Amino acid sequence: MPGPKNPNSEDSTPESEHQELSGDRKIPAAVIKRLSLYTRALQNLERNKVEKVSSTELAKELGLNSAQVRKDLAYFGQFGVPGFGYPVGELRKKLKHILGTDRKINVALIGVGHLGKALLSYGGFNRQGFRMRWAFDIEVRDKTIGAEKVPVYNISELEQVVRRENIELVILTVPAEAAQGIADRVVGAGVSAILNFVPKRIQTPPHVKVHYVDLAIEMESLSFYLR
Amino acid sequence: MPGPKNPNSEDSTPESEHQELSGDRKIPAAVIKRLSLYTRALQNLERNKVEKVSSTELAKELGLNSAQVRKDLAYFGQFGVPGFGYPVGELRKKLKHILGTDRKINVALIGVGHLGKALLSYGGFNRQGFRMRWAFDIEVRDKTIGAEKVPVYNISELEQVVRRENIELVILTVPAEAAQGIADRVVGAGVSAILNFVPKRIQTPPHVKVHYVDLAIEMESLSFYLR
DNA sequence: GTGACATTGTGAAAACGTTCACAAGGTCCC
DNA sequence: GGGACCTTGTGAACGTTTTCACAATGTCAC
Ligand SMILES: NC(=O)c1ccc[n+]([C@@H]2O[C@H](COP(=O)([O-])OP(=O)(O)OC[C@H]3O[C@@H](n4cnc5c(N)ncnc54)[C@H](O)[C@@H]3O)[C@@H](O)[C@H]2O)c1
Ligand SMILES: NC(=O)c1ccc[n+]([C@@H]2O[C@H](COP(=O)([O-])OP(=O)(O)OC[C@H]3O[C@@H](n4cnc5c(N)ncnc54)[C@H](O)[C@@H]3O)[C@@H](O)[C@H]2O)c1
Repeated sequence: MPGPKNPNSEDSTPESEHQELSGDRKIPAAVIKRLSLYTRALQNLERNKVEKVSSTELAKELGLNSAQVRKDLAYFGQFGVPGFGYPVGELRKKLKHILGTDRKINVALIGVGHLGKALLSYGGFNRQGFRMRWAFDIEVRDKTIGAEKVPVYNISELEQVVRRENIELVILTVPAEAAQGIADRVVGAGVSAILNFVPKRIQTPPHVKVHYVDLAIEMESLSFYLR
Repeated sequence: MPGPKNPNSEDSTPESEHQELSGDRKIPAAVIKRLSLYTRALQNLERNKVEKVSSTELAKELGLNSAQVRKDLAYFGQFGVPGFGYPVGELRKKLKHILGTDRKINVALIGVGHLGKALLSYGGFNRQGFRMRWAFDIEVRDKTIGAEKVPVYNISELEQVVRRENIELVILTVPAEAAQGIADRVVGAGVSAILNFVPKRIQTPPHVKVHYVDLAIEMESLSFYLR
């Protein structure tokens, strides 16, 4: 048989009780973040025409322990081949499917200030499974932003556009005072994932997932280690 | 005696064995990050003329457990007063001292692109204990950036300026290919703290602390939770 | 084919971080 | 000044995450 055995063609184990994507027992949040890290590393390998990779190699590249890499992947199935490693392209595809970035997710950014403009001008997200094509501000200074000409809507149109365009994820880059109010509105319009750059904790219902990017905290905690 | 007892005026306990800042046993990184969170919450309270706060109140504001707040603070000494809580202004000052943000830390940003410009234009850092007044790029398109007119130097001047201006912390916003090379250079010039926005792990000697801000990973891991 | 080799997947152990629960100790009203 | 009340600081319990270590399993060269 040529090439490594594809661990998922046919069924290998009698009872295929791997919980796939549905039925997942609780996956630690840290595992999910590393999944995303693995995906990126695999993408780089693929670009360099590397076809297999071992947990040890992946771990080294990312500064992790190889057992951790194996354990993380084992949450989702048996992707590796003993004595061989992991097939790069295949694993990448599977991880993207698990993360849900093999489909396009519609993203809106709210608060087109300094930071908001920088994020809108960044092509990276659109390449990576996101469609970041809507921006909102309380004051529309430019009709569109960046080379991709993302239109800027008045914040009064928020709910309407979010519903119409099926926006699932929102990036918040508004002033601190506005954050909670905007969060309430987007959640009301059906959004259940928020990436919050505002240095203020927002209250949301349990089904809404909020990730914080807090630059001040990163800086200050670095300061601590300067002796 | 009017006002709450200041737990640090004179010595209260027979043996003042609190390890203060020096002699610190290992403090978990997560504790340091929360310290920074506490500082910000205390600043807000102070602005509103609140003079005392309990661990329960702080915890609620930040979405934490009150025992955790107390335990975090207890790493650094006895700041609270039983039956009263913590004196806001005083605790804020002490935490800033512990974090090292009660002095100004010189910060340089390298890679004046979309993201770099946004960060340079953000006044927040300069208000918070940092002096972010140096920028570097391989190609100097503007002499200065933002309202604060941060000068942009050619990257060839990196080592010279870092040494001369005693720059201690560097923010990296260059393309992925350039990150390791630049990291090597700034470390060689004496920098020991790096905030890396580049989605690529960099290798540094053990005394150098690197924090990563990885926006793609935040987005992708949010995607996972969209069912 | 066969056997030496490589690497996985995973229980068990270790390390780490969070929460509980309560004695100790200050507050502050009467 | 006294006593009811609050809130701290912290051991111990608990839960989570990481690392170790190795049997199981597939590879690959001959
Ligand atoms: N710029 C940075 O580098 C940086 C760094 C760390 C944190 N942040 C945080 O990110 C947020 C934005 O920062 P910034 O520097 O881009 O600020 P900014 O003032 O440049 O941008 C804020 C934008 O939000 C808009 N806005 C205000 N109220 C609004 C509302 N109710 N609805 C919609 N839009 C509204 C404003 O018109 C403005 O365009 C702030 O909370 C800031 O603390 C920024
Ligand atoms: N813009 C974003 O929103 C965003 C989001 C996530 C990650 N990032 C990451 O941040 C980094 C910067 O992103 P960007 O969008 O600002 O890119 P950009 O291309 O706009 O900016 C990069 C800047 O670095 C400069 N540069 C290139 N090589 C250099 C060198 N050797 N020394 C000094 N300067 C050099 C370039 O001249 C340019 O000005 C990238 O690694 C990107 O992946 C950016």
